[in-house]
Amino acid sequence: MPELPEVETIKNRLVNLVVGKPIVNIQVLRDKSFRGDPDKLIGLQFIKVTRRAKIINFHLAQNIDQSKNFGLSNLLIHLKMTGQLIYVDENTKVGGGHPTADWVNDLPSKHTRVIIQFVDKSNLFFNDMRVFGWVWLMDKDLVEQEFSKYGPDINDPSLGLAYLIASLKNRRIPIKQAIMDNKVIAGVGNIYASEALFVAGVHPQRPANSLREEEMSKLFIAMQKVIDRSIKLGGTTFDGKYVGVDGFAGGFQNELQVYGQNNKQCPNCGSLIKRIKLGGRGTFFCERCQS
DNA sequence: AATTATGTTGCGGT
DNA sequence: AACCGCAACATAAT
Repeated sequence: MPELPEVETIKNRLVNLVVGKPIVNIQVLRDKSFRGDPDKLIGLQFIKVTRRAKIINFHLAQNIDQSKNFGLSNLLIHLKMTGQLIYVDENTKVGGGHPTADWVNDLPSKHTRVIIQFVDKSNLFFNDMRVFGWVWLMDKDLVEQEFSKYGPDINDPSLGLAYLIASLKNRRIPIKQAIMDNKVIAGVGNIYASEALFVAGVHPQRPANSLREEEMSKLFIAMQKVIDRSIKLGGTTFDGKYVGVDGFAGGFQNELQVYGQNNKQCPNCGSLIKRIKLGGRGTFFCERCQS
């Protein structure tokens, strides 16, 4: 479910909640959701939480007890389509009557796949309805191998327009599919691809290598802008699927211009937003504003 | 009741 | 290489 802004939001909040707390227990309620030996996490603690592409990277401190040091350095979590990470502190129940967050007090739910319990009795719940996501305990080499599959993050400050142009010069697939290809750039999913193409005024079906440099530049800036704005608002929530670590919704859904807006008026010109299927994914755009 | 949709990615085939 | 379609799985909506 989440794209870069949602994962970034979760990561930023988790840093302050889980770092420095020894793990006292871990429950794996669905085997497929956990890769590696969960018991080897017990006694360890996270020293840092970062994000790469749509993956959250929990950096582990080495176990002081050498006999229990297995060289496992990182716990990676990919939320895929429906993953959630919900942090519940025993003392401070969250929600407080808020309609989108009360369910947090009733975890684990039937979609909870993994529970990490910390020394202070707080719990991190990994919920994942469709079970595409994973929690993966691994060593440094595997981390590198995993991340090497991705192109640079769209919000990487060192990423430049020249890279994007070079990577797409031989690609004839529709530009929307191209910017959603993680090997080209990482972090842009179905929502933000539609939104950025609208902002840039580029039709989603244009062959990637048919964009003029100016169009490519507009699109590049639009992607960064849309992603940045969504991070500021805590991501996009609808149908309650994506939520923050406290169970609350994000705010970018209120600023969506085309995604999910089919048959509504284009905020720009008033004509009706169209919806097509592109590469198997719902795609929203304005025929008049995007060419 | 069957079909279709869903915010992701990986695979196997052309 | 690039591209395409489908697969993993669960549920809600038409």
